[in-house]
Amino acid sequence: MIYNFKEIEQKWQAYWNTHQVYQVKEDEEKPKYYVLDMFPYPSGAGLHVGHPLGYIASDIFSRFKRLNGYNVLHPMGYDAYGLPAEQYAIQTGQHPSITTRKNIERYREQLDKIGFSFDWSREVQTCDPAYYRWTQWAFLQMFNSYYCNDLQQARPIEELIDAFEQVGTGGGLNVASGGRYSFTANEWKAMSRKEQQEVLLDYRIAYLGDTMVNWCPALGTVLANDEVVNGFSERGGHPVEQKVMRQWCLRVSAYAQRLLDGLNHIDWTDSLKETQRNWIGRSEGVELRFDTTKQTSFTIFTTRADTIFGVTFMVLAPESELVDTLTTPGQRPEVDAYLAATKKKTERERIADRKVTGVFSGSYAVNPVTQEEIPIWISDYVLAGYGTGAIMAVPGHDSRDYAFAKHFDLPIVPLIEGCDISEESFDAKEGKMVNSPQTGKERPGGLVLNGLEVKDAIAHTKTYVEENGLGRVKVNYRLRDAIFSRQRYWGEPFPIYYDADGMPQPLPEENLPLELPNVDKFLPTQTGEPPLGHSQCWAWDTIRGKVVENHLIDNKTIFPLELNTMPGFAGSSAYYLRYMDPHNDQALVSNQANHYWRNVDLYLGGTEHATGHLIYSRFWNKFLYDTHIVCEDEPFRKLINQGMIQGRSNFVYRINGTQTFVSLNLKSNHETTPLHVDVNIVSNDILDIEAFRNWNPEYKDADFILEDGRYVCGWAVEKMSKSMYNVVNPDLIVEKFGADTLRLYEMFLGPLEQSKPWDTNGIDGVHRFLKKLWALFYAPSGSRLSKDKPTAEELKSLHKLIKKVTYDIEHFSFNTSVSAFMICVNEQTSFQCSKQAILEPLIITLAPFAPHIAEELWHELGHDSSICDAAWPAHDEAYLKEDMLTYAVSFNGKTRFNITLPAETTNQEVEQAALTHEISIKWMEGKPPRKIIVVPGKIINIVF
RNA sequence: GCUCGAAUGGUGGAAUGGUAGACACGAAGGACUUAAAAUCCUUUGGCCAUUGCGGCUGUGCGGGUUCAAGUCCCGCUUCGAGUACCA
Repeated sequence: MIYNFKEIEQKWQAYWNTHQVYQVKEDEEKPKYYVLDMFPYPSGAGLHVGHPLGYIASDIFSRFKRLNGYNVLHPMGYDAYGLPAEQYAIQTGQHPSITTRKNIERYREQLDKIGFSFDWSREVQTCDPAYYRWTQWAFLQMFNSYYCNDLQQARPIEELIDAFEQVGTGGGLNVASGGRYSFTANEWKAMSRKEQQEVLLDYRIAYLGDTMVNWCPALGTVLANDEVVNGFSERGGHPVEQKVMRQWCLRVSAYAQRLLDGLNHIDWTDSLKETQRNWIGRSEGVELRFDTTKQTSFTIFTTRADTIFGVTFMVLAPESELVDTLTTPGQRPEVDAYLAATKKKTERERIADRKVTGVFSGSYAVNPVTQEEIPIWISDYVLAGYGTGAIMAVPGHDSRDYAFAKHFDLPIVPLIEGCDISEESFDAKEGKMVNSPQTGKERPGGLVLNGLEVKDAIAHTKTYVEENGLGRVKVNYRLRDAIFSRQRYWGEPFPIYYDADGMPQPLPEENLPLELPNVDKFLPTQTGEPPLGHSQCWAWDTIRGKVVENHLIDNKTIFPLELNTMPGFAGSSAYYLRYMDPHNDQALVSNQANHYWRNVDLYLGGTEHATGHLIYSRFWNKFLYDTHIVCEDEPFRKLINQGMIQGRSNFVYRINGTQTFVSLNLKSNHETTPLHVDVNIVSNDILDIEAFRNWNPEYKDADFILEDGRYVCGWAVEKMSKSMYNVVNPDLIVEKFGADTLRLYEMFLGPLEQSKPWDTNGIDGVHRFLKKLWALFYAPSGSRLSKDKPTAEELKSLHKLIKKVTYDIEHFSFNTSVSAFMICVNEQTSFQCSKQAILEPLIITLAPFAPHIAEELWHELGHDSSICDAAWPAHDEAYLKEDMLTYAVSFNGKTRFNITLPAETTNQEVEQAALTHEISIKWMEGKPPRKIIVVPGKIINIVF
């Protein structure tokens, strides 16, 4: 009997399906384990072999956990909202929902062929109203919450309103906000309803705020940085400007410290944690207040308070509100010209050309320590979004300030002993301080830093600043609030309407979901509104609690709805919670389901989400934790990043000006041009010449210069993409070798977390292994199973395997497990007798890797139920004991010979045996050894 | 620039500080076959010796710790990933 993988795989996939083998329910009797893959965006191109890598690994782990008695939740779904479907719709007019549905079907078909143990009854799709109802719901919770810094927790907005009514913003209120308001209780009460609403927006966790965006007036939309080239839109070439726009934002920054602290308690790789730490960008420093010659003062943030004596100018970001107040009439024209020029530049351009630009405001600030007057400049190297949008410039010890000072010929003062600042600034935080001035103008008990190490000088200055009321110690974070609006169609609508005052109002929860209306155009409207403006039914009737036609808007009971939609990360931020309880129409997740499944034990996905999805969903989860919707503070306990699968492109070499192609190793004799050739018509770098002639009509009459009768192609590792003809479709591999071979081979390719090119060259070896395994069960004539008792040797081979594979799966070292299987099957083959008692545990351990063949053989062994319900075998050390141990004997670390001794020989006896050996006696020449090291079963090192 | 990671045969890659190169691919030779495919066996880091069954050398480079280093420490080189006027 031959190994007919096609028949076997279809048979068992159908069996698993009809018996609902992978459906899982909460079961208090069993420990839970939650294994999650990052759900895919269903793109039009379908899956390539890179996608299943992580899915296979997580599937192996899930099946392993299940065999070990865990109740495993292993779901799958689709991140179905996204730009490609919308762009396709703009080009073709086809509605994104149609494209998306088609793509999902294709994905499902491809996934099904690989034999995953997903519980499809829990599938979620982010574009399904029953799903995004809870995305909208969570948004409303954020809208109705503020963040209390003292409690480090989100709280209901009503509590804040109460506080405003009692004490206003005074009374030690410590909450996260945009910091725009300060008022008393009476002032609050005196405000109009609209004013109060406006104030509250500055405190809500989901808020409407003014942020800087790339705005393209001609296209009527916000553009991402990469959609802007040299100040013009990539599509259409229309001018793009920097513009402040009112956008929905999430106050992620309020959670910065908790997001940072949480990293210490989760099992992620150090590099990923480091990436998030950098992204959050905590920096400790001080906020210093500077008075100015214009009767106002402003605050700057610095981590180098110790350099206060080296401040020779101040710089404001062009977008800073201070620019207007601090510009003198004389400098006004020059400043306005500068602002106009910077406004045209995108943030990307600013960074790209790095030319030093700036303009003097005309005003001066007063150094709070020395009372010196220092000029205030405006320059775009200072960012409005970080700190206070203003800095104290210390050209001696900051390279950016240095470049600016050199360009505008401003003074540069060195503050560290022996530093050379003639060519560049001295940025290092080390050395002894000098040059603390003694002008006589200092405050009493003046600040003198001379002689202190930088670190101590910083601490000293901090104390001085606080004691003298010049400012305060402050921690700043780089993490900014997430902009949550998109001027797109294909996303979740906001459950928000605008009242008669134009203020945003939440829809009642019971009216959710607010379904995405149908439109037939996907570009902005004539009046520049987002695509939802095309809908004729996009007004909210507050009486009936439903969507009605636009023309009925009366701003009394019928109001306009929000036209923006939510960004891609909205739907993916809490999907792992929905899998716990996917059909619940009363809650995002029931308490009972959430307390059972708690959080994700193992999360698999790519590193590309390190600063996006993985920050947002941690934030989202922490918010839900604060509001007692979920019981765990962190969503993903352990995270593994699978490496990227790159493409391995193949090349043919055309002799210039001809239709003749020369084989790789002969090409140096000719002038050639390398051309990409479809990797699917190349096998082990040998070109299928017939297939090549048929591949492209252009090559129909191609000639070849062969080596050894074959055409050898060149190769290179590149990104997997259509244009390089190196995309390998998993369906083709399944077709040719079967799903089990694909699964094993993807694991065998190398360490899971490492990026590696897809290279089909080794797949034969893995396929051969499965055939050998098959041959243990079946001779050409029929079954060859024997009920005989296994020998010690056979048992040892088996238990070595179980031990290794158990260890490897727990450590995600799947490539070496595959090798272990190969070794064991080779050994069992050489024993020439197929013992049932050996093969049964063997295929259970193989089942996570190659479930189809394992299931087939499991039934061949006489079992009626699925191998998924078997129990993972334990290895027995007793079988692994050696009778004889071989020692490598070395002199002074150099190996000389081996001796084999019974396993139970004591260390002393081993030493004696080594020393009495003929060669040792010669070597010693009467000298006694200084030291003898015996590593049992490994090595005896004799040191003279 | 900063942060993190990596570097081992022709190739993918193994190796709790303990005989480097497991396992697999490829290659070479052989068996079976009319032939091919499939299958099986042998060899395969380099150099030297192969009727002396062995010797030397070897994990990017230079040092160090250790009886013993691919592995630990210090200093480089190269490559990859992420991030970047963050004060």
